[in-house]
Amino acid sequence: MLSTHFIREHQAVVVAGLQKKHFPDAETIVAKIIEVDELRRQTQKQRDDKQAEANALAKQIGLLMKQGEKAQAQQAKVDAKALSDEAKHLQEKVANIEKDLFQLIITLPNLPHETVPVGSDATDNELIEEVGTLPSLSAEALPHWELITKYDIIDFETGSKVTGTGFPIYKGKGAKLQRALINFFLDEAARAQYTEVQPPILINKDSGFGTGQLPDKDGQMYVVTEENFFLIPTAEVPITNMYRDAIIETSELPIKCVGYTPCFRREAGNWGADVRGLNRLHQFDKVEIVQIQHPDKSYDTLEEMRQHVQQLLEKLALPYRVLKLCGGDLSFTSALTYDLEVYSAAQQRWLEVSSVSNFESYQANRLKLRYRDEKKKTHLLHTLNGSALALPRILAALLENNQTPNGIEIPEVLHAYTGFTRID
RNA sequence: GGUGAGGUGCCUGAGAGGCCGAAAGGAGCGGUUUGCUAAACCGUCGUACGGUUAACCCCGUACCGCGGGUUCGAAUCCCGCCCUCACCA
Repeated sequence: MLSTHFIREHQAVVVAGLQKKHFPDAETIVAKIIEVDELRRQTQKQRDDKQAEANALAKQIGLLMKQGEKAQAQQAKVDAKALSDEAKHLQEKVANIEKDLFQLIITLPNLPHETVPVGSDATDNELIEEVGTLPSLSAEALPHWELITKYDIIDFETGSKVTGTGFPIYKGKGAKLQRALINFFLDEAARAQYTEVQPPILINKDSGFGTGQLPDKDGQMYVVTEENFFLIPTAEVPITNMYRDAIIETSELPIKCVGYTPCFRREAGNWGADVRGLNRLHQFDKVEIVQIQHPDKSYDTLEEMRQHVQQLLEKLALPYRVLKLCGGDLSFTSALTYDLEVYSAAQQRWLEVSSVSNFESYQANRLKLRYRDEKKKTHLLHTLNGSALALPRILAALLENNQTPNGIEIPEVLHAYTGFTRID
């Protein structure tokens, strides 16, 4: 979330940023926040002063008692009681105002970086680069949802019997290929100095809030009601939350973690066109890279992370393009996001396989994740993450683009991981 | 799930209604000194919000797992919850 300080001091910048993100009524809400914050400070001052009086008198009473001035002490007690009641009343007022202020502030999304293109939806995203040549397939080429049945490597129907729609079962070479991709992605991240972690895949409310899934995307997560846990929609949540409420020494930056986890998404309301086969699932596998970085360096880090993901796609020989999301398409918490899309030849469309984002201090402020500068003052850090990579659509593209009359050719980098070179 | 012990600053750990934002030691940081690695000594050493300030300083308030309560006054007493450890199941 945005910090009150920042909103107070950069009102115009905040309003402009929110408008670029197509946030409605930006001006009104920001004005309201500043007004409530003003009230909060006033009331806190009153509370603090009153409490200071009460504390001073309480100290007096202690001394009077020691000196045996019982009568005086009794009188002071009556006065102290009145002061402390007033302070308590003011404290309640402060608490309520803070609650109001908090409710207002968490409705605000992050501000877009200055280089984010203006625009309202995906059609306004800026094409940064396009790499590789689009394969031309024969007329008999099949989409992946037919290939998986033909070679019996992914079974949606049995998965639907076991759980429900969108929970496929990977079998035989299909399962091995999944495992190969995961290991390949993890090994590549390790080479890039990421520390591998295996986090829990259930998280609590505080973690959901920390990275911004709660309360914004409440309905998109599966809930374990008995324990009040949520199934993670991405490893970003548990990994970033490892550093909730922490002050990191500058010498330890950047923190780089990678984790493989299954991801769970209800996708409520997202089940429209173009979601056949592996294009949209309720459970899928993903390798996620996360970095925590000094604010001065976070945009260099963002580029570095993007390069890391691009290099994975190149090693897999998949044609892809990079988009910089426009204001209207940017997620709630992100300041700048690159989407990487792989071309699926049989579907003749681009599939999003990775999102690499800089959240600047938006998550860090919720997480209370800070560093100390040379003067020992604390400041918020920047958090970043990216999929490196999400499996299903990579798999879809691999199957479709690499199909031949003799079967599906496995990219060379994976041979050592799969133990086979072709699915037939 | 049950019983017992416990949760205090970066770490170890004392404090058991006012003298406590909190002893002591260690680590860290700054300095002095001794002809190396190292040791000794001195100083410093939490966070958040608010006030004040150009800034530093300074001042106020809150925080001893979390949330309530008792009291003029709570790390300390009471209640609820969470977590850790040990044993039992």
